[in-house]
Amino acid sequence: MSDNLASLYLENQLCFPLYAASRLTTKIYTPFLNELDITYPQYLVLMILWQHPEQTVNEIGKKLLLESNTLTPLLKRMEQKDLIQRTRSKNDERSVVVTLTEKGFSMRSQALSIPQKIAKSFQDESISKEEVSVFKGTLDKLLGILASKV
Amino acid sequence: MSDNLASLYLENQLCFPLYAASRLTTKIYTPFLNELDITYPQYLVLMILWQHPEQTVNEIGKKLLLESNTLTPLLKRMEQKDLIQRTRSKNDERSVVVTLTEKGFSMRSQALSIPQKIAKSFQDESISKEEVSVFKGTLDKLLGILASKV
DNA sequence: TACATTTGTATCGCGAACGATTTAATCTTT
DNA sequence: AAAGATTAAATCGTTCGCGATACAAATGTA
Repeated sequence: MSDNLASLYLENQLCFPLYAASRLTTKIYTPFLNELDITYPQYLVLMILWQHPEQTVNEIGKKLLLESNTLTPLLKRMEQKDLIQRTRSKNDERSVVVTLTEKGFSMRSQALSIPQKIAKSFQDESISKEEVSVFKGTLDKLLGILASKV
Repeated sequence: MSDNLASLYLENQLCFPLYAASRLTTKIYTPFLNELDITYPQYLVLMILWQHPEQTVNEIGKKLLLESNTLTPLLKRMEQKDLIQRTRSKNDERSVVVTLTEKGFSMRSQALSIPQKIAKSFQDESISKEEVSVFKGTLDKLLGILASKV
């Protein structure tokens, strides 16, 4: 009975800390990304493109788990900043191919220092590297489960 | 060198799965919350108030790690739906006290079944309860670290 | 008592997220 | 080849999240 009520306590939930941690980590990125004049989701798109510099909206969406109604305006903003180009595919005119511009590509060198800086923010004497590593393992597994259910 | 570039790969990052898992869990909540005609952040506010049915905007913000520029419009929407009341405190007229309405209070009984349903979505043969429990422990610890740094 | 500072909310503008719907292109089936 | 189904983007409307800013009430201080 009281167990039942306790299930509605914030501190007993898994989803709230996930939600809050996500917001706070984005917040930690913000000052570094501000220097590059990009947002966190825009940074994710750039990371995707730095690995494969030519991908369709669909492919980007599958990797980031985002749909076109989110990506299209996001990519348009990136195009306005001259980070990417958007062109209809000639093979299949339904698809839009996103490619990096010179500016978008060269931004990678400026971004190289970011992961280290972020890692420092996560560092703390109360948490070991092993614990973070195990955590990431479970998180990736969990994300896989969630992605398969949505 | 290649280590350096690899640090910018999506699959090596901790923040992306955190961000994606947060969005997907919210998505899993959505159909259940739609039945109650509330959103996930609104559900969080209700959970806070079910524990202590009278709290200031400030207190709610500290628990959810949200600021007034997010909470004020959110609470106003909840007021419009007759879930809560907002009144200026008499002790300190700068503060706004949020209280549950009858409707907001009675919604708890309908919400009681949600945590179980969500737990089922997280259940999977590839992940044990112990692993989830360890995961939540690290997540809470991590959230504490992040909250102290922001 | 004056004046400065802090605190608690609120307003504004922008960039996501996302459900629902639309449009156009391509594929399938007959 | 025409009709119908599927797919890829885009559009629209609502709700968050948050930086910057405003403002009044409360508090601290000379």
